[in-house]
Amino acid sequence: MREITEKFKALSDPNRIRILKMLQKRSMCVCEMQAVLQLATSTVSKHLQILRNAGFIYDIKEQKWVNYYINDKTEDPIISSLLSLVHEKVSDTHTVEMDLKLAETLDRNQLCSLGDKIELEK
Amino acid sequence: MREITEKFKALSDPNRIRILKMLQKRSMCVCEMQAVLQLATSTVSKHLQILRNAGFIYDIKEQKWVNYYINDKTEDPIISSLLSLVHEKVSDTHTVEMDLKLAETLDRNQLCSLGDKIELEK
DNA sequence: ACTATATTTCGTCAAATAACGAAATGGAAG
DNA sequence: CTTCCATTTCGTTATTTGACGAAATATAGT
Repeated sequence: MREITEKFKALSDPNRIRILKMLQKRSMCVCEMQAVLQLATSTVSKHLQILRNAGFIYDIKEQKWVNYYINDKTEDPIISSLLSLVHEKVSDTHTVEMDLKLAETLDRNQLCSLGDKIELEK
Repeated sequence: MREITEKFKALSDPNRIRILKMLQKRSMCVCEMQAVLQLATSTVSKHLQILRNAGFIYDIKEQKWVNYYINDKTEDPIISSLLSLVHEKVSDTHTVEMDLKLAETLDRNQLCSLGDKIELEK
């Protein structure tokens, strides 16, 4: 029972829906998502952990970064149904549109260190 | 955005899933559900309010009782997808099986007053 | 009108959640 | 092997949640 409700709970936060919608466009590292969501890095990491534990995403360490991916090929029918539902039926809210546009412009090689610099200059 | 997450949040509690599964078998009044779930009546009422506000169920006052129904004919595609998902893919957990069996045996004309008597005798 | 009963609303409490910054981890690059 | 940097883990705080019982509301039968 908790197995099922855990999945719904994972989808019950706006920032986690935003993460899934972005990952359905392309894989991303934590600092890219952080730049879009404008949350503390630790907060983003926590959201990713919740989505991962529920089965919606997985991660692969590559070079300096941890890349996150949508778990498209899962065998769990509930996960795949919910991912389709989010993909097809949760669309074109203003926030999601903006996120996807912003995500296109990101350069991860500049992002994290640049982000820090911007913060410091203020 | 909140519109969407509200629906997932409504499904993120075990007792609310149990309620939906029961209502997918047949409509029920609050005291019948209370008898199955073994929660305070006020707690059951709160869960029903959450499911109703999210769009999963509706209620009709009939005689002494308030009967709750699954909102099958909704035009909201997310609600209908999620109701199908709960109906088809969330099945045969032990708890749900027991609930449905117990729900069959209930007689609402004896139930609420009898329930009170049992409580008082302790 | 009065009483019984079914349900909702209110106030409260303990536990869970989402957020942050600081400290820890772990891999890559010097 | 030490430094750097992306990420995770930890500790704290404010808010939300799920539970309860008591009080309020509504409806049916007397």
